[in-house]
Amino acid sequence: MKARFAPSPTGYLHVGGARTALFNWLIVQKAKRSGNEASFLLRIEDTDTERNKPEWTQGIVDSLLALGLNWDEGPIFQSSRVTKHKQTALDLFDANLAYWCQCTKEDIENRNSGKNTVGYDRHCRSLNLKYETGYALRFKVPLESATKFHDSVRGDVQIENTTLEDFVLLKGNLSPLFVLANTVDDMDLGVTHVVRGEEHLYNTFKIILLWEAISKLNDSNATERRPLPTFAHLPLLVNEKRQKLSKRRDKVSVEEFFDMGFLPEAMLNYLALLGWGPKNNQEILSVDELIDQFDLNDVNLAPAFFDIQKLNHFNNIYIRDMDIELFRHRALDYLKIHSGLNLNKLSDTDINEILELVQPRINTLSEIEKMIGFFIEDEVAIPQDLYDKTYLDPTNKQILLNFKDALKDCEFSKDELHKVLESIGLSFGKKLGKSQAPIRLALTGSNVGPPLFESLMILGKDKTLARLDIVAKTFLE
RNA sequence: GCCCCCAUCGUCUAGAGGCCUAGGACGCCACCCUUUCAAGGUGGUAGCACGGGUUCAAAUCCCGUUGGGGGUACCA
Repeated sequence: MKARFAPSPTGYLHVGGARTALFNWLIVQKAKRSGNEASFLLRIEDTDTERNKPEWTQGIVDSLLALGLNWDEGPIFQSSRVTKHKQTALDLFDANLAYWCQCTKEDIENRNSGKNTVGYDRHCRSLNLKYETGYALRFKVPLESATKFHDSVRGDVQIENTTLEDFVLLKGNLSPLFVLANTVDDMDLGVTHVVRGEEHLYNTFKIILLWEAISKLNDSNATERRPLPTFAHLPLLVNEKRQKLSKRRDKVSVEEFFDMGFLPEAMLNYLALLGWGPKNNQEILSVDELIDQFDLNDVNLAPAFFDIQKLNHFNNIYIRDMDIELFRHRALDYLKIHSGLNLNKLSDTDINEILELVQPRINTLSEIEKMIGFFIEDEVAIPQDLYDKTYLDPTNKQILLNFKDALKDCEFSKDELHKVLESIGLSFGKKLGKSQAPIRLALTGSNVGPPLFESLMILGKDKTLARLDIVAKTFLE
């Protein structure tokens, strides 16, 4: 079997495309696992020269690789095959299965206006026109009977052929259009499984008719008479308004999610659960388990909303469960590119300890920066509202002052400081949870963050005292 | 308009006629734990769109209604 992912490089890889790629990839891996010959093909559909840009191709390739969706064949560029596309179209004309059309867009619109019809009216179908510059080649859709196929996720679908328009194969400049190029390539490249978004359902009827027509062309050529692939149309991914995710309207590129500090493995896992779920309801699945359990027949039919909150949850789990060494590596890589922190100011040991403290308390890698900034910055800024909330309470002031004094003589160790602060707090009737607040704020500029005493150890006695001093002085004003 | 597709908590889903008083997860709320936060624990919130059939029995099958989506390009 052979499945393919066939994006057009008109933008970043978006989450819907990534899921399509994933499902294709999964069925290929599954086939391989059960000992069948199977191949995953990457084909770049760059026939729309006006909208395609080479840099998008690179972005798509990078994103796929980051997700671990490696391919066995390709990337094949559709643009490299236009000669073949054209020739096939011309052959169809010779076989009287296609015709030249002189109608402009305006002609068609004019004829349709006032009437309740849309689309091409087969005006030139019976005109037997010879080619002239600017003419488009249209496919002669058979006007009798219906076209039907079995969709692996949707079951049997069909359409009356008369409701299909005579679609264009070659544009006026003779460049091939999607349906033609797609069909010819899937045929030539031996694609057996076409898994794509539901927006292509309607195209599939055209593709089937075209496939059959091309098959009839060269009856002597066995390679042209390939059986139709198995089709599967996945439910669309929609935004909160329940509309198809669009690159223009919605921020949905996987690259962007990586920039926001989401892990590819979390993304992959989450994507798999959009439109599909394993029988046992398990949500966190390894790639291996995914391959094992995934089945196109179990894919849902209704559109799915891409919920970043749930992605967040998945990301949190993947970060927490990550081997600490791997986490350090990934976090550092991320921070180097996406943060303004000067990590050189910290020793390697400190960085290691800090990241260990941070790992269990973040959802995305982007949260690290604001959580550890106080280790690096020379001075911490205390937001006014937090200052007021904390230090307008005289008890908190006193706790800070007492702690500062106690610090001078006591042993500067995690356990000792813990004991000291706890007893100071208790003398004011406050539990440690409460009494650490004024200290935390003075040292970190925030009321939340990594564990306090561990942080103090990394900060060191001098900085700790200095920061407490700064706040203490403000009490005198 | 026409064609096609779809319909279980707010969201993602489990559910293939009796196991459903509909299960899990995210979110939200409460409590517990706790060195703040996070994590964890316990409990709670909330759903089979509606109406007809079929059947001893329907979330599950059929029809209709309503609602949603996709397509309707010399884009892909």
